[in-house]
Amino acid sequence: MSAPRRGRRPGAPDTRAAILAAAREGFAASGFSRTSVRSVAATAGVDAALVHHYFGTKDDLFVAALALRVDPREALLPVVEGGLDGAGERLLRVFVSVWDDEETRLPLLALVRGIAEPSGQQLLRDGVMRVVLGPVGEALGLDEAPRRLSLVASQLVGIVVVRYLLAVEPLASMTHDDLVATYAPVLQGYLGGPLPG
Amino acid sequence: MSAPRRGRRPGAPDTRAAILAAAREGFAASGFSRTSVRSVAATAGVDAALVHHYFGTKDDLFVAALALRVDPREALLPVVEGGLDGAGERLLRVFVSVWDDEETRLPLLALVRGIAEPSGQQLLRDGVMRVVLGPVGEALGLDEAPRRLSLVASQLVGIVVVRYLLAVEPLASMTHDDLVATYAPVLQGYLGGPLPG
DNA sequence: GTCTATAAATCGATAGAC
DNA sequence: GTCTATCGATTTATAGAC
Repeated sequence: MSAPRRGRRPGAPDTRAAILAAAREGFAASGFSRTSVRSVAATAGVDAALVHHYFGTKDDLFVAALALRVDPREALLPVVEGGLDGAGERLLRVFVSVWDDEETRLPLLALVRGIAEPSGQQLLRDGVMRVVLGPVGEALGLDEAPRRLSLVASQLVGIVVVRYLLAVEPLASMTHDDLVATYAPVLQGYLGGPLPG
Repeated sequence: MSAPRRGRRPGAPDTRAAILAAAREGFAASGFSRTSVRSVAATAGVDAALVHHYFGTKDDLFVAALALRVDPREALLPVVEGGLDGAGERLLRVFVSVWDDEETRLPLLALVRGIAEPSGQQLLRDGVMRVVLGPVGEALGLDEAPRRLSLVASQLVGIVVVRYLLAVEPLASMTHDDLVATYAPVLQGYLGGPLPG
């Protein structure tokens, strides 16, 4: 048994928050690849090693900077594990489960609303393509992955805007099952179907 | 009885056009909320009250600003005239011709950037569903028109955001023909294919 | 002019001292 | 909790061969 702790905890000052703020600023301004861990550390006034100490890898830092309640990489595991067959449907199931949960939807909507400004656009691009779809395409071993994934993105982003942001009926009220049944063949075609050209 | 009017008419010189140009410039550069009626008036070199006199509310001004080159009902005629068969492809051809023309794209992008705020959302909803897709569904005599049209909207809006706003590659650089070939079957399915439920 | 080889700089990440 | 030192990989730039 440990004695009840008194006074100031060993915990961090505001260093962690400073790093997070610096990361958000950097990622928003310059995008993921052009924002180095070192530059984040410099902005926060700390050493680069501290960034890793608090947040792990650079990917982890980015996810933390987005302030999401779910770790996309974890949520997308079931999508990837089943292989290409039925990946469209599984992707949609994860998609609606995340977006229909208010706890996760609200931070994501905040991200989407940043679409008006260049920094928000950069964040969205990296968030959607790099953190969410990129790993999926890699794990599925897609051919022409960038092309296919940008098609998938175009449909998913459209659903986000029309269903969750603009709340256009009747799409906004469609059940999970109907939504999955409607879009699964389309996404499956984008992921694995023939491509023109 | 009023005496016959003499001298200079109350009518406008080119003031109306000047206001419209100023509005277009402001909305395209800064979006709806950050473009004040006062700033539009100032750019046009007139009084703010004149803006309201010519165009009514700020929303009206916005709509007028983006209704410049193309009349949606006119542009969509070829889509509607051919009937349901091939309507997806014809809709896409009109879509890309409008969005790949900078003259029409810039004001439309200003509209899209308004999705961050409720007023902009309302304008976008009306713009997409009532002005563009609504008449199409009506003329084609679609069954379950609202449902089908919200599906079509979800894909078109997604293309707008990913290709024209975020400029995600390779979708952003895809040729007209490839884009049409890719999305036409999907839109055709939304318009005329089977629906779950 | 084009391609290859190599040098220099930068980056992500880890281990260990204080 | 914080920093120094450092490894291994990637990228960028330069030089030289053909």
